[in-house]
Amino acid sequence: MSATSERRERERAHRHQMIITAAREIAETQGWEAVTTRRLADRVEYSQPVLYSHFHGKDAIVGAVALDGFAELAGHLRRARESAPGPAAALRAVCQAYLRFATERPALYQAMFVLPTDLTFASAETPAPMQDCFDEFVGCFRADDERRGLCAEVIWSALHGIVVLSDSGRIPPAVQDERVDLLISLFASTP
Amino acid sequence: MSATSERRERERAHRHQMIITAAREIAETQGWEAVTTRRLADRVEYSQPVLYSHFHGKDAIVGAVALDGFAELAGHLRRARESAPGPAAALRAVCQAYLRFATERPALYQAMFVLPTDLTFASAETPAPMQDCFDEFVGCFRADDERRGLCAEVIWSALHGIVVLSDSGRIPPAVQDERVDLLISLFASTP
DNA sequence: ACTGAATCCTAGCAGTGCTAGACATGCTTG
DNA sequence: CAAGCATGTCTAGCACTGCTAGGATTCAGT
Repeated sequence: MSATSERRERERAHRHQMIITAAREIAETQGWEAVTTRRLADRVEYSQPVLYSHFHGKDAIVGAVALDGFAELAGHLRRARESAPGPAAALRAVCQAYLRFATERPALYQAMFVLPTDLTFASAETPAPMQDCFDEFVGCFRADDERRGLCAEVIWSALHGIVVLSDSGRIPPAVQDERVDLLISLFASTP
Repeated sequence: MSATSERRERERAHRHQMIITAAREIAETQGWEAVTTRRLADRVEYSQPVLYSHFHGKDAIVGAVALDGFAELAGHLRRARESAPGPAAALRAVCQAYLRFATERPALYQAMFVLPTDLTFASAETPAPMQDCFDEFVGCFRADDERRGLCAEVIWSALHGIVVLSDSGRIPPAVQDERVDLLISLFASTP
């Protein structure tokens, strides 16, 4: 491989990342409905077909942004869990970190959990950052608990439900903390 | 008001319902992405502008379908709760009824809980059928429990999370029952 | 029967995701 | 060094979306 083609590869990778960050920026400032292929092409100063030479479609772009989000969320959850004094506190810390992430980065959260993407969940080909996020929840339960996987799914589902229902105004967004407290107390008072 | 204008009013109301049921049928057979104003107009054998003389926009049509859905869901939940032998069994029955509704009528469920609509939740102007659905969850907890409203929100959120995450393939849809069992047992083992 | 009003449809706008084919650019080979 | 090939990029356009202005048509009351 020649030096020039290496440079082109590098430039291409750089542009690839440009597209992802541009999509994310537009989404975070104006919402995902404002992320159109035209606007995105404008932002990166290329034409639309260039986008499609990097991604199969818009879903793939959303998926790329989501993947970055999973990496960030995994970091937040891990730090929350590790800096907690004990197992019970760990669950609380992870839940609160999850909720904080969802409220502070709503666009990113949407890309990860509500918008259609080409990412495959709960499979062997599931990318590592996504697995990591889930594993942080699993890690909050005792290793000898056979149902820890199930517990993780349920608590994750509950948190996600709280997020989306309050985000769409279907439950009042005011008392989020109380809901999380209740949720955590439910798991705390069970063997 | 003359007899003819009364007849026209009647016909208009009939057409109104036609639009709603047509939208619902298309959604249930081909998904909501297939519900376009053109297809809908075709189905009811009128032109697109007629739709807009009945509804402010597509969101309002989705909202109308959703409202029907809330009425049906409220009925299911109420029957489930009332035919349960005791309070603990009532919660289980309501949860299972909710999940069954979501899996058997996915399009309707989407209109009610994930698509953007006209409907306003958790407010004084919230239509009765929607209030009723929520009240069925509240009714599963003891009347002297000050936090029964909060409990209802949390269990509803958890169920909704389970529904949407499994529907979008983000958690494996196989073991739904186990998740609900776990969720119920959490609430059962708390004062 | 005539006029005014209510009703409805045709045609079109501005936007969407996505792509075929023309164009220019740069690389490799004779 | 020049010819030709290949890579990369853009213009222009397709088929679709929700939505609407304005003309045509039908109907009601006088």
